[in-house]
Formats: sequence, C-alpha cells, structure tokens
Amino acid sequence: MQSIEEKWQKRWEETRIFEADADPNRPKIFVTFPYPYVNGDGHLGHLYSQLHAEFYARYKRMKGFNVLFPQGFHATGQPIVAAARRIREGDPKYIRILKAYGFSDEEIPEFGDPKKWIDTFVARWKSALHKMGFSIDWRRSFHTTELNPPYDKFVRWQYTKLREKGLVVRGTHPVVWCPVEKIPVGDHDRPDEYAGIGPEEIVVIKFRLPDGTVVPTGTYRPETVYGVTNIWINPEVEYVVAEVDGERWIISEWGAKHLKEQLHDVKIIDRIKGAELVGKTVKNPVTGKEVPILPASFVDPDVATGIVMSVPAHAPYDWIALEDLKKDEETLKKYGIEEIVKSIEPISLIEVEGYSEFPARDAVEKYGIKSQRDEEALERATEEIYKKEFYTGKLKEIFGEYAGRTVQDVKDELIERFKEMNAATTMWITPIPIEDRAGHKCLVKIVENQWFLKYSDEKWKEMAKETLKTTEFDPEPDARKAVEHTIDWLHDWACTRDVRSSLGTRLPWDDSQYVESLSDSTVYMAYYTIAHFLQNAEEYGINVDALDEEFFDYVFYGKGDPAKIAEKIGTSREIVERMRQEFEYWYPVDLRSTGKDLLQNHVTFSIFHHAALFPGKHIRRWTANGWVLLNGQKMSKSKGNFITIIMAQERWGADATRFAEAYAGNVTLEDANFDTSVADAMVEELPRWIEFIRRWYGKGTAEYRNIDRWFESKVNRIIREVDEEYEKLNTRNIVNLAWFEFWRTVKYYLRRTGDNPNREIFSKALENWVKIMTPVTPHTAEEIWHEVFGRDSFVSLERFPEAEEEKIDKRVEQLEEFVQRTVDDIREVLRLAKVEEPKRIVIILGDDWKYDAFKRVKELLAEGERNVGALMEAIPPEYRREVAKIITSAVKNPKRIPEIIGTKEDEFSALSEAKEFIEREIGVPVEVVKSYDHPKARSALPFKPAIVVE
RNA sequence: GCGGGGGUGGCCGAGGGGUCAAAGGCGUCGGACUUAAGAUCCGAUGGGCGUAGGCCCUGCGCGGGUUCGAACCCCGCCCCCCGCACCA
Repeated sequence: MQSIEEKWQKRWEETRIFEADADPNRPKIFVTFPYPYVNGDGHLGHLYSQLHAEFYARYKRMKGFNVLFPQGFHATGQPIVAAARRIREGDPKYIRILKAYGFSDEEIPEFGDPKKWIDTFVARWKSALHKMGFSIDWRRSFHTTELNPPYDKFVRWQYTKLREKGLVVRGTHPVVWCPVEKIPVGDHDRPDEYAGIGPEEIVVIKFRLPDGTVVPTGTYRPETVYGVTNIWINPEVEYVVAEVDGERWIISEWGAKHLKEQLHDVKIIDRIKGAELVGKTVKNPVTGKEVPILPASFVDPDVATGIVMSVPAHAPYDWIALEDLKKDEETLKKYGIEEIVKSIEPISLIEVEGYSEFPARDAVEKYGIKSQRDEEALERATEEIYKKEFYTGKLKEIFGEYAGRTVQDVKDELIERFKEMNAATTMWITPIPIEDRAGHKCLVKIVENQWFLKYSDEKWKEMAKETLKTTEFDPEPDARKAVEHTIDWLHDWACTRDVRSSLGTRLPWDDSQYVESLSDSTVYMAYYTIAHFLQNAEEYGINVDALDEEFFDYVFYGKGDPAKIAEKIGTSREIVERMRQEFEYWYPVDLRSTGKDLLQNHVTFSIFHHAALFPGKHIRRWTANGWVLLNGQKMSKSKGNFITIIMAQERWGADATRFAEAYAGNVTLEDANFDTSVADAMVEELPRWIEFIRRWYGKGTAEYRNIDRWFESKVNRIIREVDEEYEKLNTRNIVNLAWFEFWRTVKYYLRRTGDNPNREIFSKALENWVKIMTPVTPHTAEEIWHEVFGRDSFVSLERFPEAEEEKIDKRVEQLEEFVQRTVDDIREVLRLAKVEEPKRIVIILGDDWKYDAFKRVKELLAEGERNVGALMEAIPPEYRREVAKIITSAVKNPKRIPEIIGTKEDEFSALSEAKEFIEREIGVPVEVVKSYDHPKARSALPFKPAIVVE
C-alpha cells in the first residue's frame, strides 16, 4: 500500500494538480489550517484538525471549485531560541529529545542555531504532510520571523497599519526579570520547576511605627486587614531602612529591589535587624488599631516586603504561628512579650458555611497541622480557606458599609479605597522565589517600552462583533459563543517581546521589540495569496528589500500605481498586478480549521485584526475541534502513547491513518478518539476493497428488477447524505456512510441478487463509491480509478457524484425492508414453532380491506385524532374486534402504524420476486399467496404477512 | 469561582419527546466455509418468559418534576475535560 501511495503522491506532484492560481472564471475556495510551531514533529492531534481542511479542500475541488490550500510554518517566540541555547549549553535533556528524533551526534550541535531547528522541522512537517497525501500548494509555503524577509516585511506592514489606526499603544507591563542579565525570563529561560509562574499583584498594607515609618506587609487578602492582631517579622533577617517615594520604610532588601524595578523611587539609607523591631507597636492604617510586631520564622524575606500581617482567625499560617509562639516561653521571655502575646484574641471577620468563627483553626485541625513547619499541609489549608472565603464567605459587621457582601464582590473596591487613604499600595511579586537557569534570583520588573494591542477599544470590539454576523462557526453555536464571550472580555494584549530572548519580526518603530507570537499570526492568510511570488522572489526579479508599505498597500488595498511599484521592487507591472489579483480573487478565507484551544486567543485576535485591516473580508467559516485521544487516553510522550504524523504514516500508511482520523469524531468541541484498531483494520481493508471492486466491476446482468431500483435508491440516498456531511465536515458521519453503510448496501445487494447485480447500475455505483471516498482515501481511490477502471484522469479532479433525486424512492426502500422483516419473522417463527422438518412456508398477505382501513386510520392519526372510537369508524364493523388492540396501541404511539401503507399488490410482487432469496436465506421452500385457508391467515396485516409453517 | 464542552450498553460512539433495549463500529459468542487457523459471510449479544413473529422487568451520571409517553424538556445535585491570558 505504501508504494501505491508514493506513486500517486509523485504523480500529483509532477502534474502540479494542487497548485492553484487565480482564475476569475471559476468559483474559488480558500482553505487554511493554522501554521504549526516548528520545534518538533506534528502528531495525530495536529493531523486531525489539518485533515478537516484537507478533506474540505479535496471535496470542494471535486465539486468544481478552484481550491487553494497552502501551508506555512510558525517559528516566532521563545521555545526554539531557548532550545537552541540549551543545545549550545549541552543540556542533556534537549540532546535526548533530538536523539529520540534520530539525529546523529555529529548533527546535534548544529541545533545550537535556531535556524537549524526551523529548517529541519519545516522540512519534516512538509514531508510528513506530503506523505499523508495532502493536496497542498507548496509553492506558497513559508515560515515566520525575520529569518524570512518577505514575510517579515508583511508583518511590519501590518503593524504599521495598526499603529496608524491607533490600535497599538504603549504601556507598562510586569515581567519576570533577571537583574543580573537585565533581561526578561520567560518559561524557557528557567529550570522546569519554575515554568508557568508569572507575576502576581499583591497589596502592601502600610502599617506605621509611632514615628510614621512605614512597616509594609504584603498580602493577597487585603480585606482581612480588619482582623489583624499583630504583624510578623523574621527576627533573624536584616531589613533595610529606605526612602520610598518620599516616605521612610522598613522592608526586606529584596523587597526594596522589587520596588525599585517597579517605578518607585527607592533609596536605602540604613539597615536594621528584624529582632530590633519585635515588641514594638504599629498602627493599622485602616482601623487605626495599635498592634504588636512579633517574631515568626516562616516569614521569607525573599517574598514581597519580607513582613506580613497576622490574621489568625482566617489564615492557617497565622493561627499556627501564634499557637507556636504562645508555647515558646524562651522567645517570649527573650523579647519580653509574654503579656502581649497571651492577650491576643483572633478577630472573626468572615462567615463561612460549614466553619466556625475561626475557619483557620478548623483547617489547622482538619489537616492535622502541628507547627509552622508543616508547610505542605499549611499550603493546602490556606488554599481551601482562601477559596471558600473568597467565593462564598459573607463579610461580618466589622466591615461597616461592606457587611453582608462577599469578598469576591468587594475586594477591588476595598483596594481602591485603601490606596486613596494612603493605607496601601500594590506591588508585583512572584508567588515563590524564582531563579533563572544561571541561578540568578529573579524579580518582577515593570517594563515601560511595552506595546499593546488595544483590544479594549470599544469601537474595535464593535467592528469585530459586527463581522461575526456574517461568519459561520462549527460547531454552532458552541464555538461562536466562546468567541463572542472573548471579544467582550478581552483587554489590552502585550504584543511585543524583548529581542534578546525571542525570535520574530521587529516592530517597525522599535528595534528592541519583536511582535509576540500570537500577534504576528492574525491575518497572515492574506500573505498566502502572494507568497509564491515573494518566496520565490529571484524568479520574478523581485527585490525583497524594496517591499515597503506602498507595495503592500497596493496589493491589499489597490492603492498606488502598480507601474511605479513594479519599478521600485524590480519586477514587471504585470507581476505586481497579478499579486493584487491573487489577493482579490482568493481573499477572504472560506474555511479555517482549528483547535478549540485557539478560540479564546488566536481566532478572536484574527477576527479583530481582520476587522481592522481587511474590512469586509473576514474569514467566512471557522471550524473548531477538540483534542484527539489515543484509544481513549490522552496522548503524552511520557506515557509512551504518543504518535507523530511520521510514525502513523510508517505504521499504517496515509489512507488508513486518514480513515481512522476521519472516524475519530464529528465536528464538536468534545475530544475525538483515534482508535488504532480502526487504523490497523483499514490496512487490511483497503487492499481488499480494491480487489472487491476489481472482481465486480463490469459484471452482472442487463435485467432491471425491483431490487435494482432499491439499490439505486439506497446508493443515491447515501450520496446525498454524504454530500451534506462533507459540507458540514462531520468526518465520522462521512466514513459511516461512504464506507460502512455503502459496504452493507453492496453486500446485501449481492446476496439479494444471488451475486447477480445489474451490470450498469452496479458498476456505476462502484465508480461513485470510489469518488465519495476519494477525499478520505485518495491514494486507494486513484489506484482503483486507474488500475481497475482504466481511467486516465485523476479521480482527485473528477466531479463528486450528484445524487439522482428521482431515484431515491422511499416506497421502494420500504418494500425491501418489508422483505427483510418477513425473513426475520420467518426465522423467529421457525425457531419457536419447533416443527421437526418444515416442508414449506406459506406467506399470506392481509385481507384487502385492511389496507384501506389502515390508510384511513393513519390519516386520522396524522390529523391528531386520538379517540379510539372515532378511529374505529374507519374499520368495517365486522372486523373491529379483530383490530381493536392494534388501534389502541396506535393511539398511544402513532408510529406503530407503518410510515407508508402500500398496496397489497406491491407487497405481493415484492415478496414474489424475493421468493428465491427468501428460500436461500432460510433453506425451506416458500409460497407467497394472497389468501389461504388457515387460522393464522387472519393475523396478517399490511406490512406484516401471516406465516404458516407446514 | 467565571466562560465553554460533556457524562448513553463490555469498549468507541449516534440519537435531543413516541418507530428506543437505543444506529454504526469494535469486542465477544454461535453458525457457514476451511484439513485447520486466519480472512470472509450469516446470526446472536441487558435480564426473564414464550410450541408463533411477541410479552414483562431493568436501563442512557444522581434525585425530583412536566407529559398519555422522557436518554431526549424543566429544576436541583455530583463528576470529568478545556480556557481564564501575554504561552505556543
């Protein structure tokens, strides 16, 4: 099979049948899949979404459309740069990854260069997709970042335009920062255990010593300032005395450094040991209450200000620290604080269902916490209390005007108010101390040369929403709801990154910043329309350096003089005009297939950017899908159940893999399931399919029978339905119909005709069968098309069959169902009748009056009649008793009566024609009669003949 | 907590008021074919009853409700997955 696949891939490539150019005389379809990030191979999950685009492209091509399906690759961002650096540093983990890909020891050092990653994995992706039989126009392929100058120019143009429209604005932004290297520290620049930890904003409450010196305490829970009984300081730590924005503060040294990086004016003037402050009193700036400073070992000088406030009623840490201290006579004596400590009473602030007035105590007991060193349990307890109190707790009277509300509700208001009172400020920290990979301690810096996409802009939001009205989503409405919600909720997005830690396109007006990776991927589908010219610039004499705003303005907006532009960039006016035509013709995208995870970011961004840059040309249809499970399990490298596209191709070949992916699910946001047993089975089934068709193509009789009409009806029905499913991209339904249902129909037809199909009808059906399977299994289809049918054309370019509506005949199908049902009934009767050796079976049709009577009953039921008496009117009086039961049950469930009541004649001829078939099936001679002298004969009904075994 | 999706038979999955003991696939069992195995074809596959094609019970996460009738509609609850951002 693999060699057959290779053969067709080569033929498609040589004949360039998937290369598409603008052709104003033909309707077009433009299909895309998000460009994948090239730091590794694609897997079954990528392939699943990608195949939606591929199936659609192939289907539409067979529907007569001029179809463009291009594919680019994404290299913007940090992971590749970070991986390259790790290879340079000899990181064994990264070397292992590359070894697992099969790269040699000699080649691995080359991966120290990010470009090597890009080149290698772009090539691997392309090869994988090629081997999967994708109908991609590879001339238009490209990768991102300034390593690809023409694309780089395109992104710069895009940002120039956005800035002109006021949609890119300057702002500040907190980042995790290495103060030694003076560089932001992203996930990829840290040891793995620190990945995913970002800056968090905390509130600093400004307690004050009698002389006004600020003793700042950091907290996530500023609302609990009402319940502070004391503040904690670490007696062993040396703090600094600093002038902060004109006030005198005592703070940990690390805290002071943070503030300095966060746009505060900080001057260190002195140092002071924590112990010196123990026993002193500070004033709560919110309540005005005086509280003592007490010693606690759990206070970490590297977190926030290095001083915390104590709310024992609601914070497990504080509760246990106070307990510890009360028992610690030595310390109490040392600082002379026995009296103070023993008099401390927790203050209850928040009422929480299921907890006492001191939830912290409850949690400490529940988790069995013995001392402030039980850190793990304390963390869990804290989290539990925090969540409960935050979402469900009610503030008590002590909160005055805020009483009765929830923390969630009032938190922001409180913070604002505390700030206005100069009782608090805010500060950014990392929740735990972080180091970069060089071992430098990181802090949070607020960077000022940061640029934002102004997604908060109301007008922009409106424009984005407006385009939704003419955008389709699959699945509807789930995907649409997700996007709508995101548009409402999205605020400004930091869209640039420091060039020292990333890869991308530089902002046209700020060389130090790259456009961030999600932000350079919003309208690039437009680039595909001209990519074959720009990516092969020499061929067209295009000088890439000269591609400027004017050029792109012409291509995308039709502004300017093509002749002048042509001269400037070194090519002909014709080429420049052709680029404009390509864009005009292809844009917008008709279908974009994506993963559900991108709905809340990439998809929404793209909608925003299209609204701003290409008004009226937004993407017409988005289709989103869930993850792909592997045999019901999440795929993961560590579990060892991870299948890349390349691995799948090697194991099953393209068509079997494509089939199993199609079978994995329909269009929904639920997870799909790739079943390896389906792929395994298809490896056997596809060659068998070829042989089956070879055996039957052109065989059969010229006779035209009722059963041939049935077959035509079924086949055309399948074609009609599969056509709809292709349009909807319900791939599982496609395969269910075009494969399983078709097989069943074909097999039954052969059995029914005693292996004597109608030649013309059957052969035509086989051709159509191959066609409707072509998008899913194109290689096998081409093979049959050429080698079995002897055609010269590509089936990939053949017209998708049109269902012949006039041949779809429900009545004919129902009569065949009648035959099947009769066979089933005979089987059942034979099983139960216990006749030793049945000699013959007599099938007796119902009396004539029953057909008319049932028809009348059916009509009345359809009109809504539910009165048994009224229905009985339709039955001749002498028979009423006989059918009373069935009428009663029909009233309860009208569908008990067959959908169509045919004529006795139809039923008679259907059974008569099927006589031989029935005999073959049950192995007993059969007689079909219109009436018979036997007690059973009376039980015959329309659609249900009486059966007598003799 | 918020937003989105979901919980159906041994497994994967359709179905979104009556034709539903629930399509289709996989698996399992029985039969045909075969020297045999495999493949293929046919049949069965919740439980019980039935010398007549049928009947009864249980059943679509849990508990209520609406309805002549609920897997499907409504209310409450439990559980699972994804996102909650500057990361691709």
